[in-house]
Amino acid sequence: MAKDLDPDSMHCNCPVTTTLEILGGRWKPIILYCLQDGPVRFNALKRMIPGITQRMLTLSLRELETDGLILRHVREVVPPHVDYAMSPLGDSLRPVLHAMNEWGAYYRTQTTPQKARSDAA
Amino acid sequence: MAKDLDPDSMHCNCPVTTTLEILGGRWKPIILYCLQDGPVRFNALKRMIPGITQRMLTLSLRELETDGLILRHVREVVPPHVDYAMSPLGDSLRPVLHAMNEWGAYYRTQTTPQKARSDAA
DNA sequence: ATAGGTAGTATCAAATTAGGTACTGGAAAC
DNA sequence: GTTTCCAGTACCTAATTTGATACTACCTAT
Repeated sequence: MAKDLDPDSMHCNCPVTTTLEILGGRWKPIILYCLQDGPVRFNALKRMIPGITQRMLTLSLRELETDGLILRHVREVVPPHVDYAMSPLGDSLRPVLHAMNEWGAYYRTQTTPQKARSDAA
Repeated sequence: MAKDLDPDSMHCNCPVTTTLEILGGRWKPIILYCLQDGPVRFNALKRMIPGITQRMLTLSLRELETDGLILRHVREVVPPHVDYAMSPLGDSLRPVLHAMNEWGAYYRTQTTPQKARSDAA
């Protein structure tokens, strides 16, 4: 997803694009999904999301944190514990995630079970 | 945006991801936005979206069409007219786009006017 | 006769995003 | 004393997405 678009090229300056920039990417939605029910630690997330590499998890968490959607809390024990939790701003995203979830589910019912586009590709 | 993810790698099989695959990309949201108030022709879209190339417009429209969100109608006149309109399925996306629009606007009010992340990058 | 509008394609290059593998350092468990 | 867990970082490559430019073919207006 393109960050830092040239404002001049964005004639509509559409807030939808802002949302997409923040939610976009391969891993962010599932991370947010995993944090919905309370704080989760780094390696716990890694186990909850098979297929993600440490690198991608770190990068995605950093971006979510920079965008203010999640909070990172380091407990200075040994070994260090770091847990990630939804921020209030992240919480405000819930209705959006919910709408997207509903629509995605609906969309699947409306397309042929054999996944039309994947087959075409 | 990654199409055709390996289902095995998607443990949550999250509908949000489906929505993101379909809405994602640089130009799709703005195209949908432009079609909200009725059919628009190819070159009219091009003029409404400064910065888009013909190629990207064509590709984006093709994908939106393949995903069933828009309808392509060729009028066999000379020169040929092609207009693009929201399909019923595309219409069903409106609440989602609306939620994303609201949140994107809200998000902008919650972050420093100087665009924290762009500056950090 | 030349230029401009219609809706695109084709080809190549650049930018962005994602993934793979190896590595860190300290503590605890075996 | 070697391995494992913790939360990462560094480095390099692969895949995907986007962009620039040039081209098509037909018709109309000047």
